[in-house]
Amino acid sequence: MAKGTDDTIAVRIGKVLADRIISGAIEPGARLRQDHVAEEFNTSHVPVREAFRRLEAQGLAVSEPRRGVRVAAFDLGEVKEVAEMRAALEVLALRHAAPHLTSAILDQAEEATKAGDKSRDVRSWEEANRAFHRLILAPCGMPRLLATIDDLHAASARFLFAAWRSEWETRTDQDHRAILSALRQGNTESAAATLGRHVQWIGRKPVRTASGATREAFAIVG
Amino acid sequence: MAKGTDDTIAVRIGKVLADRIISGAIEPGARLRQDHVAEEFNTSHVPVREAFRRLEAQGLAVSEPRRGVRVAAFDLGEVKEVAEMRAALEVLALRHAAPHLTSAILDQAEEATKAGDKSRDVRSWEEANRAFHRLILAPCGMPRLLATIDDLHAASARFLFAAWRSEWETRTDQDHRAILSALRQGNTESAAATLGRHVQWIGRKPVRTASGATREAFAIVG
DNA sequence: AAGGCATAAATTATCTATAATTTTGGATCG
DNA sequence: CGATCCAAAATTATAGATAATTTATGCCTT
Repeated sequence: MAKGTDDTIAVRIGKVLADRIISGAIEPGARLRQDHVAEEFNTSHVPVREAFRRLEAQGLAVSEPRRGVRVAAFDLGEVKEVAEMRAALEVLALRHAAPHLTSAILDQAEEATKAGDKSRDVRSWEEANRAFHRLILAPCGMPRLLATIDDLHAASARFLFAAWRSEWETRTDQDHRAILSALRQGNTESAAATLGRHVQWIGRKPVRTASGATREAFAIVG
Repeated sequence: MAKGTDDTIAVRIGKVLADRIISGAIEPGARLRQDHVAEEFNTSHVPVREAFRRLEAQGLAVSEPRRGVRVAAFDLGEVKEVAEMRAALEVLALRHAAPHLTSAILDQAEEATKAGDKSRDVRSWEEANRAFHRLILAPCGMPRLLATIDDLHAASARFLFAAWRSEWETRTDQDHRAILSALRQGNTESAAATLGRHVQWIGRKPVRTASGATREAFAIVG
């Protein structure tokens, strides 16, 4: 995988921080102090500030003027919101991508599904899942739409990791298979309908809180 | 209108530049040189760069590392793309907003429609149109969705100004009225369907190019 | 509590280095 | 002899580092 060694320091910092926020390595609400980050990356704070702006735009951080920036919090409402946005936009993308889907692409997507089914941890499952969605949507050729969907996927992954950080039991994705089979038959509408339902399926799971009690955690699983 | 005197210089610069790009005061493809902007606003280049990052996220500027940033270009494809995204997302927002719409809000929306019908120039028409959409969608209570829609509105306005910069003939918006009447009757589905069609209506108009020839210009008019 | 001082952190300014673009001088070819 | 192309230097612009300033905040005193 290209490590992007040629892009700017600000971009590099942004990617690393995004990954940490998504994976849950930094907690929601945690403060991001610019000179701490600057020190860690052996830079000044100037590129750090630019990275913060990018995170802000992705919805991963929130900044209050003169008071610093903190990792964005999220609640069940936002999980639902992201799920519905993904449903609306991914269905749109799929409708435009469908005419350009080749069997080669669909085969790759099937591989991604299989990889997901074999995953023993959330991280690799998420990676495979994202690959599946990207493969079938990319041929729509709508860059702005794809960029927005990507940001929503990042948010989804965040919710997922928050709920399933430690334990993850293998699950086989029937929806992905149904979508692929509909696409192979040229039944775009059926594929779109299934996709729309698929990304709105919200998994719930009890997790132990810091105080020892258990609460329900929610995440988009698709 | 709140001038936002308390937000950071970077934010202020970002707003001014965004307005210029949207209004067409700066041409698509034009380079944005950081120290020129810095000089104009009597600041250093640091807040300017942060403003650039914000513009980039909004899709109003594109930046190549070490080569500077330029105003984003756009073509008919992007006009269509934005129209379809707006249709998908505004319909979603309306479905959630509908249960929370009060007659007071609908009256305000009707006022906005009237103001639009009376507008003698694109700028004030656009303002009224945006107010209408925002009024009926805001009660959905989905901040991320609304923020995304806002960015798409900015893009729409850009297309509109590019095509209708000089001449603008008064037009009465039947769609807005149909949407309002459906909403007043509690017929959300009909309102949503009309809204979906409404924002995908793309106006076309011949404009004179720099070389003297005429070409077709396209814009979302809704 | 209310107010003021001290500390810490964010924002912006100034300065430096490095990369990119333009210009210019020369050489080669028609 | 003129034009064109290439190369190297000079200019310009971006990116980043360091320094200064402003703003918020916590603590202490009254």
